[in-house]
Amino acid sequence: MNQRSRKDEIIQTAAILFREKGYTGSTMRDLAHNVGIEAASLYNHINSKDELLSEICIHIAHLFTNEMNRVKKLNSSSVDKLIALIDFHILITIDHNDMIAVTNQEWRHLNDSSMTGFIKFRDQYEQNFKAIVKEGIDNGELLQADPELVMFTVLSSLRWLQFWYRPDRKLETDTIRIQLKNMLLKGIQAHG
Amino acid sequence: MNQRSRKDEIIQTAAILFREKGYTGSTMRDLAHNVGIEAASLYNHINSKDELLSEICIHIAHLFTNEMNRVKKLNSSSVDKLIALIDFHILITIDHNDMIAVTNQEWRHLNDSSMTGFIKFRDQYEQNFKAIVKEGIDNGELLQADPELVMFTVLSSLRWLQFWYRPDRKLETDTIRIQLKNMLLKGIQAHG
DNA sequence: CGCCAAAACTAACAACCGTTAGTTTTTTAT
DNA sequence: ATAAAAAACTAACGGTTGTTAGTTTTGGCG
Repeated sequence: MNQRSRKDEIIQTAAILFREKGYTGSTMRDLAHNVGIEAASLYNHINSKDELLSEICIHIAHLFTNEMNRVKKLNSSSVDKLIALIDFHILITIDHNDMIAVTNQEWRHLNDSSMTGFIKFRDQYEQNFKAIVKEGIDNGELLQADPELVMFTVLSSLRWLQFWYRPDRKLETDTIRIQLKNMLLKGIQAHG
Repeated sequence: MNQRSRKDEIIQTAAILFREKGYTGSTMRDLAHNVGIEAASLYNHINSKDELLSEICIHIAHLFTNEMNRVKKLNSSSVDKLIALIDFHILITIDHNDMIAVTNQEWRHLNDSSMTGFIKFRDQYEQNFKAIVKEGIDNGELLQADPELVMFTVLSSLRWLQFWYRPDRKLETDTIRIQLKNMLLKGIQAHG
């Protein structure tokens, strides 16, 4: 077991624990027990409890940023760009279920320096998202509305997926995706 | 200052604190300091830290249950019932901003007995909500869709209001309500 | 086999937690 | 004004927290 994969195992276990009990409600002894070692042994692999939460949130932030940069460059309609983003939210909820939940619920417990970086990421993502919505409104693809309100509504609608998803529901994913996309777009797309 | 209003002040201060630092991240000493007394003095008014969270969540649960019971008896269309519920969510987000945020984010830290009661409340609310949606689908007011998915999407969309609302935005409330209702209904209402 | 680093262990520290006990101050009612 | 009740205080308890120091065990390589 090399150091990297052991560290990854600890972070993944931490994500499951943080999700269930919250960051401040989770203890290093509890985490160590779930990994199968003593609390002090964790520090052969990580530097602090802070670091665990940071790695989780920053990792997720990077995934979203990368996807946003890809979508921005896409040569397609605003609606198709939004669909791509919605699909990515669904995909990442399935592939990184616990980390997404932790990021959404526990990011405000990040230490100061990580918090600053995380908020910068998030603001940029939201700004890009709004820009796509605005572009769609301006060219008539989307109904007239406040871009920020549209963004918040769409992103919030996608957030409940983290509660819905369980591994045994992987097969229902396609049905959910189609219904969810329809619901969101029929609400914001012109001449729906 | 009689006992009731002092206790209410403590609970309200706790709501603000729990919202900012989370339930497990908040300390009784911190709470006491915000109230302006010593930690031990809190126990002249409350029985435990547990109780604070319970009172907040149960209070909010009661408000929603009461409104749901009122709406159920309404002699109006399914869409109008949904609009009434949406308006209530907006109203309560404004009037009980911190308590709503705490209930949404910290309910899973309730002790076992309060948790049981809270989940019962919530399940009942969701069941009633779904029934109204199903009724609307069956009588053609709403587009064909899975009632649970519709419910989750609507309720999640309303949740971001807790982040948007600040006292200085009270005047924008009407604009938000109209736009939000339009967005949600145009997405689920037939022949929108 | 023997070496060395990685990774586990035990033990403990200093700080902080919710809460209680016992006492003093403040408020209320007669 | 005074007695009773309410609400504040100081001090401390037993337990838990993240983390460190120092030691032992494990596993891969010559």
